[in-house]
Amino acid sequence: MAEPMPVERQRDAERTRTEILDVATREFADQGYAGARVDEIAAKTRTTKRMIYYYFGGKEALYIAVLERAYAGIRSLERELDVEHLDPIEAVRRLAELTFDHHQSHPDFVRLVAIENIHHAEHLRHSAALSDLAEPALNVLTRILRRGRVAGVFREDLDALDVHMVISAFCIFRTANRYTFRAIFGRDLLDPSTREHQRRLLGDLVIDHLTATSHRS
Amino acid sequence: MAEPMPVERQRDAERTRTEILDVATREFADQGYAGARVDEIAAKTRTTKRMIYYYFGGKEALYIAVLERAYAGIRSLERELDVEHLDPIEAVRRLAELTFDHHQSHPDFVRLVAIENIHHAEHLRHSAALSDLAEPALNVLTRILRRGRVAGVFREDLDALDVHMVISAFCIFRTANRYTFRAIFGRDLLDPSTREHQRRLLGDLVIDHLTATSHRS
Amino acid sequence: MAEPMPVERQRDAERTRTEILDVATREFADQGYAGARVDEIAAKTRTTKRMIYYYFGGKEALYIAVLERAYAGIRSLERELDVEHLDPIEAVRRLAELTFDHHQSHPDFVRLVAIENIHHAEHLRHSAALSDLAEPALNVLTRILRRGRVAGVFREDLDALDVHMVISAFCIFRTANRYTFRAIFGRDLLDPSTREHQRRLLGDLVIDHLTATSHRS
Amino acid sequence: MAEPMPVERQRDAERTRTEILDVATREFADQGYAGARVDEIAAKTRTTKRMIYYYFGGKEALYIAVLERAYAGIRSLERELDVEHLDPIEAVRRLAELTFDHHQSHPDFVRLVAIENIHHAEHLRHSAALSDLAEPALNVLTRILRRGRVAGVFREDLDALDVHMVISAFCIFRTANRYTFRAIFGRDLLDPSTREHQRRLLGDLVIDHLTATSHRS
DNA sequence: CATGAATGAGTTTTCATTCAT
DNA sequence: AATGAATGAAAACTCATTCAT
Repeated sequence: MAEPMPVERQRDAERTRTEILDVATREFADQGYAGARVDEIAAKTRTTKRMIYYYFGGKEALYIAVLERAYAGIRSLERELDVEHLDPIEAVRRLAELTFDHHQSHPDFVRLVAIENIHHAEHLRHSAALSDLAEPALNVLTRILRRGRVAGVFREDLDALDVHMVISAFCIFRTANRYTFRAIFGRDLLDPSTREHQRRLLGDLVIDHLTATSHRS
Repeated sequence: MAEPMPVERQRDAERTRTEILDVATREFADQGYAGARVDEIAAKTRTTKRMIYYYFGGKEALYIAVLERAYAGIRSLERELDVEHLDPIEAVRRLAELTFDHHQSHPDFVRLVAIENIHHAEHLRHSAALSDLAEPALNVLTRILRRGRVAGVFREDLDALDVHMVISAFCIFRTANRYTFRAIFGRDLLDPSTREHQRRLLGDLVIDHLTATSHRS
Repeated sequence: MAEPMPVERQRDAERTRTEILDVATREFADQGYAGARVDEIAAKTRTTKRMIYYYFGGKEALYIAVLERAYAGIRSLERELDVEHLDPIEAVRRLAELTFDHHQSHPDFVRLVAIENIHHAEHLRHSAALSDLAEPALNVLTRILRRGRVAGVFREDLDALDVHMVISAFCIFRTANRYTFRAIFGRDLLDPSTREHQRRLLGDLVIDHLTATSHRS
Repeated sequence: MAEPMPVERQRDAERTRTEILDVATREFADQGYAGARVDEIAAKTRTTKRMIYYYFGGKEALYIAVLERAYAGIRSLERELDVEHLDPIEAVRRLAELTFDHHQSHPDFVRLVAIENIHHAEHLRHSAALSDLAEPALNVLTRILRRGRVAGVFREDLDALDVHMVISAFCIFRTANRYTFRAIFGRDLLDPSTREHQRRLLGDLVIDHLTATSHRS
């Protein structure tokens, strides 16, 4: 008569998995792949090191799982963005701010990207779950630029990927280079008091370029 | 029986030191601090592992020496820059291109900066040899911006550090995020064929912003 | 609501037990006792690892069950052998061929014997189910040799166990040392094309010895 | 003035290496590859586990080194054998006894061969140091058989590799199957009191076959 | 009878560093 | 100034077994 409760158990399992991923994300983002310790990750969890191997198979597999989940966040964000109803200039600013806000609130993601680059993006390259990351990001931007050109407010010679790169570079720099920047210039790029200024700076920077008509040397 | 020739010896010692630093720079830049192996560095040298300890004291001290030498390069570069005779717009473009060219030709430096950020810049912060990095970079830019404002070609509300950050973000991104960018978008940011386009893009981006007058939302 | 059908169930249980034994036989024979993995055995079964513990109790108990079943095969074979009606020479050849054919068609048995020897036959020694293995094998041979001596075709100084050992050594070697022999001499002892030749070789070898009269050094 | 003593040091290193090999041979022969423990091997040595990795690189590499040294013994033995001056029958007996004596006094070698077969001889196959094992063993035997045929004392239809196999099978069986044989038949094949009997039995067995002329069924 | 989750104890391997000469 | 041998501590990983349902 006793009712089996597989749901409960499975939910626990899922919770355990998620908890491991959460802790591992923090550790990898904070120490790098080689610097992170499986023991340390386990210790910060309610389970044991053995569970990491049970659920993920090993350190590298765990790192990949962390990476995939981190990228899943920004991809879904880009997919949900709706700027078709805005005028091109506003749309571009909104898109830039979306990236700005995401990276602002997901420093671990930015740091993981930096770490992944140290490893020549070998995990990203081989992850089936991480193909098609380009599409959502570029589609929206391409459409906005076209609308802007048609409306005569944007320059003709624009490349969507260039624009995307400028936005990314700006947003990633704040987090990825926060510490050296602060050590050298004494300014914390993530200081809340300058956040709005920077957010506007990014939008201005991009729009000034898209709408510029002269000064070509 | 002949007295040892100290000059010769010293020269050899210096050469060994330099060789170790060269190899270590490559290894740290390529594998990160935790990922680099003292054994591996020694193996790629004509001397032995023992020499690393002899000359530098340990892995961390070696890493700091690598970092200090890498930063020395860009500092001396900035000091030698002479743009006082150029008009403000040209001067800004020249400054941006200087950074662009340096980072282009010193990918190891850029990667070391990324790695140092993963470690919260703790080595940079504590290195006496690496204080005063801010001054040369900012002094020049500050003077240019002032000249531009006085001449009426630049906006009034500009902050030199903001401008510096934009230039840095752009130049660092190309190298630091090369691999993930290529994995996702299929474009190699360091491809020689697009180098000139990007160099110009950076200059345009900055100048468009400095000279923009409208579009503020 | 219906009563569970015990017969059906038992049949299923028996089938599960047999399936586990089959898989375990292959795994132990192929990897050795220490090399075999309970996880792997379970994975190659339609049931789960838990069932192995349920049915057998543990890895060692499973191994013993495998061993006992494997030996059961050869014992029953020897019991069914009927060579009383053959002349002694033919009877010996038939007996040798029986072993030859059995070992040929039961490589797992031969490998398990090799593995059991690595473990000093401790399981065989302690298994109640595996006592009395000697009797059937030796009884038949002893009677044949006696008949041969009485008939004047076999030498007087023969020991049944010596003869048995020679037959075993030959038959076991083909399977047990197949891989090193092939690696060194390039000949696969289990190649079907040489099977008949070897079968005859074994018979000749034994009979030549049993009937030899001279050449004693 | 202090004289460097690299010879001393090197000798110590060689001694350490040899000691590790000795202990490892015993352990692998006794427990199998998977069953042997690196910790245990180290513990039975005057050095530490770390040294095993320093000298050999890992468990598998150590096993291969053990295997190569064990095979080196029998190869050099076969090379030194000189039976050209003996008549064919005596020469064959001498050859058989050489194998008999070697396997008698090197049970670890025989057990390693059994273990290597469990692993499908993958290490033997890939070891460059262990190619050309066939040649010395077969050359001698081939020449003896030819001389015997020419002299009219050996049969015409003999294959050297068949004869070698019979000798090997007999000699290996005594050690490799010692434990199961004793468990089943109560006779220790390595009991010193039966050694001479078995040695003669092997010689007789082979010679009876080589010189037999009838009984072909 | 059946099962997915969990785990302690052990096993291999790695790495920066130091010793003895 | 130089070096091959050595090493302790820690890190990754594995495996048979048991728990809770």
